[in-house]
Amino acid sequence: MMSMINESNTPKLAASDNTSSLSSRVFEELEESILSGRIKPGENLIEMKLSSELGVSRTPVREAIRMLEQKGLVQIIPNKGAVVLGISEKDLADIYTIRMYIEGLASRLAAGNITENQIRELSEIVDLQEYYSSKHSTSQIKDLDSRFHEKIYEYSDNRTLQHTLSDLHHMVQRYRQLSFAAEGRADKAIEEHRQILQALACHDQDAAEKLTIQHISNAKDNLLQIIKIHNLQNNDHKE
Amino acid sequence: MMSMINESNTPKLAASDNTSSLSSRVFEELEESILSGRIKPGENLIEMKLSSELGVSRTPVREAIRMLEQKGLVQIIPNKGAVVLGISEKDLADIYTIRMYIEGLASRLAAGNITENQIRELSEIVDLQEYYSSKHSTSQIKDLDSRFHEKIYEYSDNRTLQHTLSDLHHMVQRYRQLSFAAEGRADKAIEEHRQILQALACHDQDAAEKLTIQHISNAKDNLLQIIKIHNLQNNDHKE
DNA sequence: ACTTGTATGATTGTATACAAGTATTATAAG
DNA sequence: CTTATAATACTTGTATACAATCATACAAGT
Repeated sequence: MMSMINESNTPKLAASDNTSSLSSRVFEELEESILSGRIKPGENLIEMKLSSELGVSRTPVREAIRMLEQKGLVQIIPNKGAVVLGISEKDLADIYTIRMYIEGLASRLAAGNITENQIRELSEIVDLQEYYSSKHSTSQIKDLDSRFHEKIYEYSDNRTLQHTLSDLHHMVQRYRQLSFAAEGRADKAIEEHRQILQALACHDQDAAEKLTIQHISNAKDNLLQIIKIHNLQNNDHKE
Repeated sequence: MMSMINESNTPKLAASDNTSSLSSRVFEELEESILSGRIKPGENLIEMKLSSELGVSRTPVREAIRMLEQKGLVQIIPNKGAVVLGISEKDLADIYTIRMYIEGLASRLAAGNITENQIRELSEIVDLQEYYSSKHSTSQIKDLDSRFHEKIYEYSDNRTLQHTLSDLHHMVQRYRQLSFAAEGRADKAIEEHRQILQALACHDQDAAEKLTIQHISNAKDNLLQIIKIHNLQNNDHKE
C-alpha cells in the first residue's frame, strides 16, 4: 500500500479557506479523488486511514462519506464500510443521454428569462474561451465551459433543474477535460456556445433548445470516440 | 415553543429496524418531516433539539443534516446552522416539468430491456392498484404508483437516470397522495399505467415514451389544479 | 480435509467533551 | 432614549472515547 500515515501531522487540506467546514472540504477532496479516478471503484474508504492522511479526525470524514453516498458516489454497507462506486464508462454515456433530454429544457427556460446583464456575462465567458483556445489551455477552457453551462442552469429559474444538471455536469468533468484536448473540438464547442448565446439573446426558445441538444449530442459523440481511442491505446500497452 | 425535551428518554425512532444505522433513520425521519411539511421551509434545525426529541446523540443528527443538504432539502450555513428549504409549489411544477422530459426516456429504455418476468411484476402492481382503487385506499394506490414508476426507472438500466428520477419522484410524494384523492384521477392514472405496460410488453419504445410523457403531463395538470383549489380553500378560511 | 468455535484485531457506530463561533442580553456611555 | 460594548448563553465544529460489529486466524473436533 502506498498510503502511509501522515506522521508529520501536516494537514493535507487547504487550510486557507476558512469559510467552509472541514466536512465540506473533506467531501470536496474525496469527490475530486473519486471523479478523477485517483480512488478507484471497488475500493474501500477506511475512516481512520483517510483521517490520518488528511490530518483531521474521523468525524468530518464520516460526514463527508455520508454526503458522498447521497451523491451516489459511494455505497455504505452498515457496519462494514463505504465502497467507491465512481463513474463508469456506461455511466458517462448514460449521463450524456440524460443531458440531451434536459439541458435543452434549461436553455429553453433561460431564453425566456434572460436579462441584458446575464447575456453580457455569458458573452464574456465565450470571449475568454476563445482567448484560451488560441493558447490551447484546455484546463481553462474546461472551467469556462463549466461556468457557461452553470450560468444557463441558473438562468432557467428552475431550482431542481439547476441542481440536477449541476450534479450531472460535475460528474463528468474529468472526461470533459479529455474532450477539449481533442484537435478541433474546443473551437467547435465555442462556436456552438456562440450560437446558443445568440438564440438566448433573441429570446428564441425553440432555437436555444434545439442548438443545446445538438451541442450536447456533439459533445457526447466526441467524448465517446475519445474514450474508445483512449481504451485501445491502454489495451495495446498492456498486451 | 411547543417542542419540549424528551424527558422520558423513549427513543421516538423505530427501534426495531437494526439493519440501518441511526444516521439513516434520522435522515429518513427528517426527510419525511420536511417533505410532508411538518417541518416548514425557513425553519432552523437545531441539532440539540432534534437529538433530544429523537432520543439520540448529536452525531447521527449531524450526519443526517449533511445528507439532507446533498438532497437539496436544507441549506447549511457554516457556524450558523441548517435552514429548511423544502419543496415549494414552484418547485413542484418545476419537478413535473423535468419529469416530462426524462420519464419518457426511462420508459423508452425500459421498453428495450424489459424481460417477461419484469412485465409480470408490473402487471401485478397494476392489478393491485385496481383492487385498491375499488376500495378507495389512496395511500395504497400512491405506494403502488411509486413501485410502478420505480420499477421502470430500474428497468431502464441507466443508473444515473434511476437515481435522478427516484429523487424527483420521492420529493413530490406528499402532493401525489393529494392527487389520487381527486375524483376519477386514480382510475385514469391506472388506465394510463395499463397502456404504458402494454407498450413496454410489446417493446414499442416510441409508444412507451409518448404514453409516459402524456401520463406525467396529465398528472401535472391534475395536481396543479388540486393545489389551486386547495389554496383557495385555505385563503377562504383565513380571511 | 472440513467444519465449527473462539480469540484477536480492525473498523464502524454512537455518545460525549471541549473548542470556536454566533446571537442575545445586560450594562454603560453618549 | 439610543448606541456601543461587554458579558452570557446558545449553537455549531471537531476531536476523542467507548461500544458494537465484523473479519481473520488459529485451534479443536468431526
